[in-house]
Amino acid sequence: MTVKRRSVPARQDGRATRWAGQRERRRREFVDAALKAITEHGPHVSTQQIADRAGVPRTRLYRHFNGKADLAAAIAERVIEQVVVELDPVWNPRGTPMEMIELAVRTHVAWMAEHAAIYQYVINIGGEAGASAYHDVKVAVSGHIAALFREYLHASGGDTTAAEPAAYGLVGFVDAATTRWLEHPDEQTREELVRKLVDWAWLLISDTAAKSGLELDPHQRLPTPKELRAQHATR
Amino acid sequence: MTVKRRSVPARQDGRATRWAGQRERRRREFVDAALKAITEHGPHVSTQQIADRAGVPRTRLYRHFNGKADLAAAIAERVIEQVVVELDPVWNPRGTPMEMIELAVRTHVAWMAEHAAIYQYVINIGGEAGASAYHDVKVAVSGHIAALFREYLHASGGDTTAAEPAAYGLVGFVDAATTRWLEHPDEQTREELVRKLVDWAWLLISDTAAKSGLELDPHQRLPTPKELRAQHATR
DNA sequence: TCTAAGTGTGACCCGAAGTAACGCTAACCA
DNA sequence: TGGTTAGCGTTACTTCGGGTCACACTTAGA
Repeated sequence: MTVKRRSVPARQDGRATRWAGQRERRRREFVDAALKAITEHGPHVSTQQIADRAGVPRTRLYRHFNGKADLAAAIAERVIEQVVVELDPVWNPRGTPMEMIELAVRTHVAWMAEHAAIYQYVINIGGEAGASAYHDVKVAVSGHIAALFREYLHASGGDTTAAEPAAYGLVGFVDAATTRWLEHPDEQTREELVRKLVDWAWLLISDTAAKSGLELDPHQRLPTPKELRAQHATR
Repeated sequence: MTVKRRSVPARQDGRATRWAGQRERRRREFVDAALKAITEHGPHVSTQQIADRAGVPRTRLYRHFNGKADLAAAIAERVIEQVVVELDPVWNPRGTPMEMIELAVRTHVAWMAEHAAIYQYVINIGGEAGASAYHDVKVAVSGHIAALFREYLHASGGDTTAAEPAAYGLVGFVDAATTRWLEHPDEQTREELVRKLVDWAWLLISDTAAKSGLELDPHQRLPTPKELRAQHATR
């Protein structure tokens, strides 16, 4: 029996369309509440504490999240969104290499110092709850930096296999050094720490670039990969 | 009333002395079993799985450990013992700076590659179980390296506040870069990774040393701090 | 024969995550 | 106006892993 098929329904049931986007809205609200609960109670926050903060019964969380792991993943996504925005001048290079490095290091140290509980949640506890690797903040940030490195190494004919270890390593470096500093803040000021980290990062980046024939000036605007390719071709 | 006091009991009850050292023996056995259970079941090993491996009822564990956190601490201590032994040529400097750096990097990468579950347990899960910071393997290793850096920086009149961030940062660097490599082992060989890590570590160490007036030769035996102090005094 | 210290067994408790049924509310539709 | 749709709060319940405890047993020593 032939049924006439419409590409779209003529008119939809208002009882259904009334709730359009509700799931997404609720998930955002619960993530907002979760971030506050983590800040208030620490990274070992319970689902009960998150629900209390959201003003709903705990069982309601399971209507919008497929378990605590799903919620942890959503929290990590939110943090990634924020960090990616803050580091836009690094992904879409603007300014000098030194300015970009300084922004990246400061942003990382700031996140660790000013959002300690949230940072620890997404880096450790959230991961333990089972969030997939692609939600991991460290991996996201390191991946972005690695992509930038690879692009420049490739444009100057260098060894692109250095991109990943350098990027991941640098993020790990800043992370570990800052963790230590947060546990012993009297050893030096935050500015002194940042200064050292920036210097070391520059040292490593400039040396890696030099090895691929790319002489970077720390205080001159970073050339675009296109400019580099043109420059590399004329040798 | 005066009581005659003996410095030691004349003769001890054999029923008590029979069990001397038993608690320590049992703890070592249970840690041995735990390491095997972690290797077999992964870092999220349960106390039931550890007890099964030890061949005892689960409740027996609580007679020798003050909870899972205490067991995790004992496991971390065991790993620290082994790593500290393997890195003795670094703590008690023998050989050239390059040889020492290479040994440290290789040992770290080997631990991560060949004892993945144990490494992940002591770095993450074990920590989460509540083990005190001083049992943390990373802190232990980084602390050793920092002490070595501080000693040399001090002997050459340099800025000793660079010791901690450099040491902790370098361990974090190798850790993060190797974690990435383990997830994508086809990007380069382990040898290529190690080579890069050693080069970067040398770069950073030599630059930090140079800034404090200490010119290191990567392939000459590392001078002792005493030799450095004598050398520094004659300037 | 009694005692000391360790042992295995089994029962039980607790907290946290997760599931499900039920009745309610508000808006929409025929 | 009554029925329907979708989300909501309440309550009860299950599962799991960590942790505690009492009891009987074993072995050696006094």
